[in-house]
Amino acid sequence: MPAASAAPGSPAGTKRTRDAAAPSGNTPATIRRRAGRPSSAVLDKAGITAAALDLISRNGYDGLTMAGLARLLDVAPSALYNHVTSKQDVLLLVEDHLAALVDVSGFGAGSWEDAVRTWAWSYRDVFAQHTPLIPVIAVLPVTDAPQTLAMYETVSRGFLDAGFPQERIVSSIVALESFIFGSAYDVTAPADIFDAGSMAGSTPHFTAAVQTLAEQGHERPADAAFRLGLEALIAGLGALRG
Amino acid sequence: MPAASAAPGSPAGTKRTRDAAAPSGNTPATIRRRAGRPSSAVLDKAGITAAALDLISRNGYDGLTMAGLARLLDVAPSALYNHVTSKQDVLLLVEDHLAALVDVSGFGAGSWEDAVRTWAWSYRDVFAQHTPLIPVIAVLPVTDAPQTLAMYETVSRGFLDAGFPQERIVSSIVALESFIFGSAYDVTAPADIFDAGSMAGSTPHFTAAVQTLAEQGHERPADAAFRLGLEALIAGLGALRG
DNA sequence: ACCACTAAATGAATGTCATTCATTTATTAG
DNA sequence: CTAATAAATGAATGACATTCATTTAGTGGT
Repeated sequence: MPAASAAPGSPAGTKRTRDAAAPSGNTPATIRRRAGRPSSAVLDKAGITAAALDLISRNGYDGLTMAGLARLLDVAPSALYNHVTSKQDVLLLVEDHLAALVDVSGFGAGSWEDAVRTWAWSYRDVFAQHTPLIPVIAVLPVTDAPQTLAMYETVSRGFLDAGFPQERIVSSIVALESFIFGSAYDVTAPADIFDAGSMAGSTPHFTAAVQTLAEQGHERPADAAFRLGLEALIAGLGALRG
Repeated sequence: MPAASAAPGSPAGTKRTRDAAAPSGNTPATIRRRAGRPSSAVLDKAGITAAALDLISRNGYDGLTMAGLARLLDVAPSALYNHVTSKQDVLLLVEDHLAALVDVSGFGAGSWEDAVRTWAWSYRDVFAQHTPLIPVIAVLPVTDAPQTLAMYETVSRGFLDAGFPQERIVSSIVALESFIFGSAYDVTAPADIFDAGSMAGSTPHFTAAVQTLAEQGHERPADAAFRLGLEALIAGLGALRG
């Protein structure tokens, strides 16, 4: 790699020779470390994941920027790219971390029904706090997410033990998961999402139904819908066991 | 609004007096029209929606940029902001347009079960092509989306006529919708999403289940899961009618 | 001890966006 | 005829993610 041949896209005029070497100031990690060190690296995937979760918990997913991540880790933004290939990659790390928080302890313990209930509610609750990850999961090859894969293994095992025929296990899990992801969005919906406002006059049946729910519902609407759908799925899928 | 007091944040040096008035060239809409005209406006919500759909159909949601929209409409990007307040607003227009494509014709015609089946499959199919809108819908107050609201009205009416008690109608619809949105993502998932790759050894039950599905499944996996879950929901929810 | 190798960091671009703002213009209402 | 107004312009702005040439400091081999 000869330094001679100027890279195709590089600007001709301004040379990159460190003239003035930055007016001093102390840019991020100037104190803690002079430069890279093969072992005992400041940055690694675990640290990046932790920092990302920290940022998200503070300001939500809008607060998760590569620059913010770098600042929190006391490093230049470009340094992150030695450890992850893209921001999507960071999201993936976060997703896999969260998968480990989902409660699969019911499988192998009580009934299949109870195990699914525990799993589904906890799965929904975890991702309701992280809905921006849902589009990521939906397309994420499981190979890249070991914890997620581990969750699938436990759940699959539970379905098999409960008497599900092989060929229906994946479809059943996918159906439940689809419902769970969709329901995670509901949790974040504003309370007045179904308020028809000025259009209420032209939608009497819907408006009445919304009204009744608001008056009679004890649970949060999102919880009531989730319970209803989940019990239907458990009953319907469970009926197809061998 | 006196032009005297300089706006607080405006740059001091460079005045914005049209000196040179652009070297000529013909920028976008130079020919078709000199400038704004109260009526017979070039731009309106319908036109913006149509152009947005055009862009999306060409290059997907990555292709939908305010600049691209403006180019297609032969207008400066900033002109769009006279008609929509933000890009989110454009997405909303698109969403509501799509809601009108969902098939609700079954309600009022055949059985409740068949009506739900028709509605659910068509709803899923429409939004499978537009998954980036799902996060938008989830938070969108229905007031701002008349077509979407109209869909809810028809569906609510169908549930009521089928004997559903008032207080369970909205929850039932939300449960179905959650499942539909989650399932829309599945449709777009890569075929090898469940390929455990190098981790396959540590996840025998899951891997076997995936294998079996691949060998024995006739339908697309996403369709099999959707059918399974939808039938379970229809059976489970239908059982709760009065 | 030296030295070549390499992982890891820097900081200065780049390019893509959405969005804002002061102006200008053409139509329309009074 | 004139004042008001809706609608357009184009030039900034400010976030971003991402790339690249370069520098630095440990490490392993001799």
